[in-house]
Amino acid sequence: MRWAGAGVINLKTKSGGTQNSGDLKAIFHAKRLKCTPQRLAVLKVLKESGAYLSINMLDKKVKEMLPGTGLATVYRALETLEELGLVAKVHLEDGCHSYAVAPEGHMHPIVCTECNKVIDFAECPLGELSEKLTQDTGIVIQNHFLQLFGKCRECQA
Amino acid sequence: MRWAGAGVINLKTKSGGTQNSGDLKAIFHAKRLKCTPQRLAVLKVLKESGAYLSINMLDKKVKEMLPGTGLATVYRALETLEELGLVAKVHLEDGCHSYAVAPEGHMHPIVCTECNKVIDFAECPLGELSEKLTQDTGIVIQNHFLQLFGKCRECQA
DNA sequence: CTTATAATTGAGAATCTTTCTCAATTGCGC
DNA sequence: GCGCAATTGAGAAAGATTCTCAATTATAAG
Ligand SMILES: [Zn+2]
Ligand SMILES: [Zn+2]
Ligand SMILES: [Zn+2]
Ligand SMILES: [Zn+2]
Repeated sequence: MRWAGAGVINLKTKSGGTQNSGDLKAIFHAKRLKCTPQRLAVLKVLKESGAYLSINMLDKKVKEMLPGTGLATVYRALETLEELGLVAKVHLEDGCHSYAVAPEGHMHPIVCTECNKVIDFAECPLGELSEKLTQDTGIVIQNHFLQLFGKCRECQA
Repeated sequence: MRWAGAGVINLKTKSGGTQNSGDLKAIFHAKRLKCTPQRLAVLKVLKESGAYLSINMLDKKVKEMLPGTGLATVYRALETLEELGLVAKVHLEDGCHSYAVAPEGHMHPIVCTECNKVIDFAECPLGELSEKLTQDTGIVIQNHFLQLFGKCRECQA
């Protein structure tokens, strides 16, 4: 787990994606996975949406982009893309989970409770705290999960 | 949402529960809910375990404590207990969720990835950060979800 | 550009998980 | 104790996820 640099809040929306298809191909091939249109479609739908999407919404949108794609394939694509670190689960307050494009580097999402938009922020406050906890208590912190919920500017009207 | 006091790390295991049955009755009655043996059993199982438990494990243990209890009732009891703030969802790394006794006050769990034990800590680093985010970006932070994963001392042998 | 091969896919079945329905029961205020 | 609304158990129903397997396809090699 990489820690973000010092104090500057670093907000980043994901719409302006940086990977080109060549990068993606390399990422797949590095793990001997095929770069299939179905997998690319799932990722593209998430990128274009800029928000978190439930499996069913994803299935719907993927079928629009690539008719014939099966639901099971959407599940399998998400599993693969998550392993590759390209998408991330978003746990919602009601206990369900959805998916969003994974941020680059160590970031945590701010999820808009109105429009479902996902904005990442980089100031992770947990590096120092984790070390302190380990020193003080002997518990070895291996990982953490953090999400913020709120209202984006557009949704405050 | 209440913020924890200043910098002291405040660890607390939940095994030594502080509510007596009178307190509990009052909590239920304040919302016109019945204090039923099934609901108490679900809570007791969680308290005695001191760890997070999946629905199925809960169902199994509740049936041992109170034979005849139905699975649907376990689901309903968890829903109720969560509304009352007595139990809390724990999101696991694989995307599933389980339940644990809710901590008192504003705390976040450290979940042991070996033995499933849940230890709460009180130094929430997010109050200040949330305000800063709101000031700097205009996004109103309403809530957050934080969990740490690690290895407890016993499990490091 | 073929060809061989292993990975992937679609469709539906199978399996879980969660919610509903409804008659019977039960906690609780009086 | 009585009355009644809240709760429960059991099973059905609905939803979510995983499996199976034959057909397809991306890829590397030639
Ligand atoms: Zn919004
Ligand atoms: Zn972090
Ligand atoms: Zn442990
Ligand atoms: Zn907090």
